[in-house]
Amino acid sequence: MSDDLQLLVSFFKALADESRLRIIGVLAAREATGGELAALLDLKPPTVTHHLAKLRELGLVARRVEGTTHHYRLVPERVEALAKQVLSSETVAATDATLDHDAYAQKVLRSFTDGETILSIPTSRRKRDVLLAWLVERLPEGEDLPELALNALIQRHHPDTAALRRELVCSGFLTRERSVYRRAPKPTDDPAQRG
Amino acid sequence: MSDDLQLLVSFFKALADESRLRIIGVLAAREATGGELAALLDLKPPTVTHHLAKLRELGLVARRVEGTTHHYRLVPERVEALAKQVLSSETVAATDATLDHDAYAQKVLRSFTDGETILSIPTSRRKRDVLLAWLVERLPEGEDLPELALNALIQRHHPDTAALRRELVCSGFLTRERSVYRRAPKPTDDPAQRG
DNA sequence: CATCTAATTTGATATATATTAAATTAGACG
DNA sequence: CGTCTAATTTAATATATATCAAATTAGATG
Repeated sequence: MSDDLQLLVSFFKALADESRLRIIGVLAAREATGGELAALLDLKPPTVTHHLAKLRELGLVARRVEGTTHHYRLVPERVEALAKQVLSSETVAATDATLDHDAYAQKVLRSFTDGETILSIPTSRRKRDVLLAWLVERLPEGEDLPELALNALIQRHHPDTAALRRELVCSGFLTRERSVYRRAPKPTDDPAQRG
Repeated sequence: MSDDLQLLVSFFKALADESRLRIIGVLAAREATGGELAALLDLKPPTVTHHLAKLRELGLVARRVEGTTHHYRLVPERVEALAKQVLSSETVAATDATLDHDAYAQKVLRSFTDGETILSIPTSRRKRDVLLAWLVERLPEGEDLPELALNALIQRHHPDTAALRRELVCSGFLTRERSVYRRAPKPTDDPAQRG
């Protein structure tokens, strides 16, 4: 997992607890000792220690020790810095390094091919499209392909040449003019474009 | 718990999970179906459903059903609205309705008085101060108090008048000039002021 | 209608963590 | 030093929830 994503998760986890939010609420107004927080929030001291440890881990809260008494205060700069960082990441994306945009296609191809030949043709439109996109990549680009030549090429991957040829045209991967076939130009990488 | 605080907790909980953040990461770029998300994030469909349900609960994600296929998309307005609301509350305060700022004092007083008489005098400086503040409230304000009169008043609450009188002066609750005592003006409500 | 697919629901399991009692640490004070 | 206090650490428990297999639902398709 990316460090960025990890930080995001930690930040949200730190704030995803009622007791900790209430502690922050108190500390936003003023410094307080552990005992005060316990009394104010009606929690036992160990509970307060536990939560303060989590908040200190992220640097959201700082401690000043004075004898046996520990004074806690919010670190507003840190809160603000994290909040800012989070807002910039949030909608934009933990996306980048984290995921493989072709994972779905790869998964489909692993199920329906052995890398070279087609084991079976998926019934599902979505999966079939993945397979056809894979197949068309194995045909020469920019060449006129008479039906017999095309059949021979498809035959290398699957015996049912007629069905696959029809599907390739139907789904827009091939064009046909006067019984001569040709690879269609790719529209876009965005799968949302093909319905 | 206040609704405001409850919403805050829900919001942070919704985002305090790696899988959900990654889902949001994908949906920030484009719409996706459940199966795609499962393949992209390497999770099983039930897991994806589970997380999407949580995100939809808060309105962060919306669903469009098309046959047996469910398309999910982020609701950026909702994300932004919540983020804005959260930032305004965050440092400022879940404080208000949630806590009783006198809780600590009340707790101390319940332990060391029966409401009128002092059961015992706390050794702890902090607690003793709470008790002395309570005691001084029971003395007349703006009056000169000769030592004997003061003793009589203190006597109503505890027999050890000498000790309490000394503490009241020492902690600044009373002033003494030429053996005549008087309530000191309150400095501030902030307990941090007295140390 | 039988079948296939996408998604959800259900049920089970495992992990995380909030809470607190009990024990421990460490400073203050006489 | 012994005691008192504030806080922490430890250990135990309870609750929440992330995950996924199995069963179920509902639409599409032949």
